[in-house]
Amino acid sequence: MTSPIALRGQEVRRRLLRAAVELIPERGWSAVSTRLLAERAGVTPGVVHYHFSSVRELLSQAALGTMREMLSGVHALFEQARSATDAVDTMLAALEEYSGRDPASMVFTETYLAATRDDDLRHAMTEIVADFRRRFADALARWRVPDPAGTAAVVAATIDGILLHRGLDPGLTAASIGPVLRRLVPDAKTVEEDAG
Amino acid sequence: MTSPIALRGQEVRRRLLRAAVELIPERGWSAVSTRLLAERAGVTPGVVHYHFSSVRELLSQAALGTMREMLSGVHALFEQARSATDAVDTMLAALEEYSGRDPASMVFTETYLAATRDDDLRHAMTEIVADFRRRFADALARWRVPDPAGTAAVVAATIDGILLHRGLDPGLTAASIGPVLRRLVPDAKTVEEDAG
DNA sequence: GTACAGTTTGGGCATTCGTCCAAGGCAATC
DNA sequence: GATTGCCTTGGACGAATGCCCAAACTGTAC
Repeated sequence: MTSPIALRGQEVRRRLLRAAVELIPERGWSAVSTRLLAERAGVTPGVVHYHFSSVRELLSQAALGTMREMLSGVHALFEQARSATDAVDTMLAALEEYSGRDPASMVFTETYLAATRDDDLRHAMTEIVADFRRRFADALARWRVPDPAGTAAVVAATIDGILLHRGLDPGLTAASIGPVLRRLVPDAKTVEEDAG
Repeated sequence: MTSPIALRGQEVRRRLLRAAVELIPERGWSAVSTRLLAERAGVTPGVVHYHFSSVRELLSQAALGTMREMLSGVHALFEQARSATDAVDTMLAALEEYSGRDPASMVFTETYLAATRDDDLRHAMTEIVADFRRRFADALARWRVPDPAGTAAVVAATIDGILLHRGLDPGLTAASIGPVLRRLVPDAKTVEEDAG
């Protein structure tokens, strides 16, 4: 089961998943093909359907894996934050690494759309997003932010929206949206310093 | 130029554009094909490349047209609103008509993604979104909302994000997000009534 | 050595893709 | 009638699609 050649198979499997994560943003979910994946992973086309039952299956596993991985990093940020505004700031700082046109952020949006056409994918993704919102809401509740569930839902949606818009307008930086977003999490003494 | 047969040509052209708006959400941007468009529009495949130079061109024109049309409706709402919260409420009410899995809202997201892979499309779309944000920011400035440009940017992104998430969670209604979103546009006397 | 399980190869299958084009249809002008 | 312009037809082209499979390969166990 852990024979050297079985291990090499696992490695090829991983390479295919990585190729999928690269190609989904590059070409668009429905334009990622068997041969494209094989070429990017450095294998022959036949091997794709050996490791995965279908291209659809490969794309779903790749996308869900990346999303879970990325969000688990964000979860860690919640635990360390000392206040609601601190949490939002930290999250904005983390968000700064994504341009809206990079693989990571585009995989999210592509998967949202693919999920509307694939029941299995939608259910898996619903769970991931719900889990994220639940954790975020719990953190907000700890800091006595009013309506934590609603706030978490809006902030989560805003983050994805920002990524979407940033692809068109790179000027949408944390610095420009931070002051506005902080209004969503009214701390005891949140000061408005905006220009106006 | 306005001969009966030329008019019928225009009508076919319109039908093709409408078919594109339907199929982009149904199949995904990169999976809309010549024959699919022709069938949905009730014409032969050949006619597609008579009216449009390419499928890409047809999809772009269809998507940009719908977006301009929808946003012009929202622009009208700004003019009638009597306060910032009023504007947000009206916009939320309008947003309520879109489930996140209907053609109209999905065309937006699909086009955002397609725009990252098509320079012409991206430039056209950048202009549309910038125009929307500019009008919105102007309205917010009139009502003395602090940082109108930043607020408009965030609200615009949030709207798209809400649509994206609503496809997964239909419980994301105006009623549940309204109170939170209103925090973004601090009127003189905005009252927090959230449960907590 | 032989047997074996896991992996890879390379080509084959029917189907679909975007685009093009010669031929035909139709209504108005001469 | 013939001619002109716009639109439509139906089929063709090479290329790409997802999926499949017999055969070859690779390293381990006997």
